[in-house]
Amino acid sequence: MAPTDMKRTLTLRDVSEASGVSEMTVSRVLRNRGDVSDATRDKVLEAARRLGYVPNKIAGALASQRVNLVAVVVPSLSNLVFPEVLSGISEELEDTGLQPVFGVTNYSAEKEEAVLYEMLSWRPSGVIIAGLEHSPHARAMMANSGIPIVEIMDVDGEPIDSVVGISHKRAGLEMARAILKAGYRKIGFLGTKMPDDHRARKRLEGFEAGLAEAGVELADREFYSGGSALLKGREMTEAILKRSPELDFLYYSNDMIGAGGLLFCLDAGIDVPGKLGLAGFNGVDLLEGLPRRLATMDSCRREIGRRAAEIIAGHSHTGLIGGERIELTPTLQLGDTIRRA
Amino acid sequence: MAPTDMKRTLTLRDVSEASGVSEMTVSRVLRNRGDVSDATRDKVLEAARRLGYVPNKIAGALASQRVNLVAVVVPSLSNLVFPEVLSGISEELEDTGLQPVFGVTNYSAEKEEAVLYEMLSWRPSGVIIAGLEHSPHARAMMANSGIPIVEIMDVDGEPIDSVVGISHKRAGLEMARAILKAGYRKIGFLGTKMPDDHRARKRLEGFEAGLAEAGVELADREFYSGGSALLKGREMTEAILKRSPELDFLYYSNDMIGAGGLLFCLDAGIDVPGKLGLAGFNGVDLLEGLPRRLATMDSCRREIGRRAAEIIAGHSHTGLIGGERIELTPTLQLGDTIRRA
DNA sequence: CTGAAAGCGCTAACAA
DNA sequence: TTGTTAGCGCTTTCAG
Repeated sequence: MAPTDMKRTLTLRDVSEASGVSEMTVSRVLRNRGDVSDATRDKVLEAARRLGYVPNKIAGALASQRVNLVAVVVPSLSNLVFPEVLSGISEELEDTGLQPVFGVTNYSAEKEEAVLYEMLSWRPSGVIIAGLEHSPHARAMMANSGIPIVEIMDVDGEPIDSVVGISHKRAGLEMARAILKAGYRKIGFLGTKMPDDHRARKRLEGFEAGLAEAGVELADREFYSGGSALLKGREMTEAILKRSPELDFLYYSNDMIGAGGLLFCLDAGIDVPGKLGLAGFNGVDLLEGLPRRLATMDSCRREIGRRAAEIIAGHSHTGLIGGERIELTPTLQLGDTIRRA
Repeated sequence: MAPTDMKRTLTLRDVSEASGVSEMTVSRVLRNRGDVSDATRDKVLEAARRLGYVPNKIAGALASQRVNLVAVVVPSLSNLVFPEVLSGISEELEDTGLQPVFGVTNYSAEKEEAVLYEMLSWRPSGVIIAGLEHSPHARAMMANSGIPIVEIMDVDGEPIDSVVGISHKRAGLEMARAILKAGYRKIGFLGTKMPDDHRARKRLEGFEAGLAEAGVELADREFYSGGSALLKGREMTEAILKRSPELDFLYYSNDMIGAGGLLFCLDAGIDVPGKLGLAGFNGVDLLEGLPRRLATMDSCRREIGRRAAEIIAGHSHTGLIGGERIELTPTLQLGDTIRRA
């Protein structure tokens, strides 16, 4: 192919020439804006289709100062929880003309800053970001961006603008109360190493506060990081029970390690929930296939995604900016691993 | 706040004025391009930081005709498999200056077209897209885009440009051989309803071809759609065994339903792998925590993501375009659910 | 209903 | 090493 044959990407002008209609009118047709006669419209659409024209949003965005993108920043995709949030967002954005763009931080504040900077430089219509904890620089970028910011998952803290989530402190607290009410007293905690995971930390704080109401203290704790959660759950459970055989309840910071623990207990022939109670957190569908239903608390992920997207979509219509605060209430599911009264 | 106080987003010009350096030089500093004296560089960086300037990539992209985005199109995020592919891509792209942008199609060809159109209109540096099956329009858009296209996961078909994946036909075939070699003969298949999932379909085709080599036919089959995979695996296994109690092997189209089947069999006291063998597909980490290791075949997801990203990154350096074909070889893991010789 | 002119904020190419 | 001049491809605005 000679250099002169090089395929140049098509522009409005090409469609204009091919259809004999001015660029301006072609633009109007392609965007369904303003009144255009059916005759010209057909000419234009035919030409555009025939040429295989794909508009250049970069130029469009620059000229119109409008970008139909919503930046979505989450710590991880392997956590199972976040893909569900993203689904909720996609669903809600479906017919708004807005498009989500996902960024992943790997629970690193530094990476979060980088991802935010990158995304904000595309001037999106809004930002949805997990958590309320951000570096000062990240906060400043968002606060100064002039676009709606929705922090999600967690409401325990100071939002920059809007926030949609649940109170993890309260979730921990209520789980503690339910466990105490069922008569358990020697309680152990198993979870991720916390520095990274603020929500798990807050649940633990709330949990300990709940125990304290009854003068109970956490009897033991075990932490992990990395690896297959199910397997880790097994191993940690074995370890903590070996170290503290007197425990009568294990509270896990998420359902996957809880499920691993449950499988271990069943294998080991431990009487669940009679001699040992178990509970996790998140309410993931996955649990449904296990031999028993693990006690858990629904984290309202999908709903959180939907509501956050709704806020952004709303702003993009009205142009108004002003923080909303939406706190959802997780529901406790006792399942088969907490004694019933 | 009076309208005149409205925060206008900052431009290069603002930094230029604040630092007393020309726009052009400011631009150079901010992009680390060309030679700039340390003195001016410091002045510029200081001013940019002080003002909180965030560059406008839209304008930059339009002017330079370069966009550091890679469009990544996958059918789903809840499949567990795709998040891993995405991780591989992100990882590989990390230090290339390229940024992945994810789009989800929900296994719908129509949605795929829409997502592609949307993404191509941002003129990305490349496209990574799952599967080889696309609508004619989608194929045309990609073929005419003038950017590198990498189709991933599957190599059984005609790629548009480059392709990185495994042969699902061969994967099914080899699993069939391994099962036959272990002495199983009454074999059932359990999987998703196929119209949407071409790779599962190809595995089944290969599987049946493998059985046919030994004159064996599939004895029964069971399909599902939607719902918790683990639970579905349980239910389908119960159903197929009730209908065809003579079966001595169950081949699942993915590990999650296979795991559900395994849990069912253990609960039901079925002798696995003695009386009944089981196998899945994907090689997900998750399996590690189960009471037994399910036989499976690694689908090389992370590696696929990495290699695909590598191709795009390579093109973006060299500017060359030319299809590569990379076929990876999945490894069979017999686990604990296929009899050993 | 249609068209012409003037940028959007940045960078390529060249000049100093 | 730094600055100047033209656009990138589209949309806004205003005139027909």
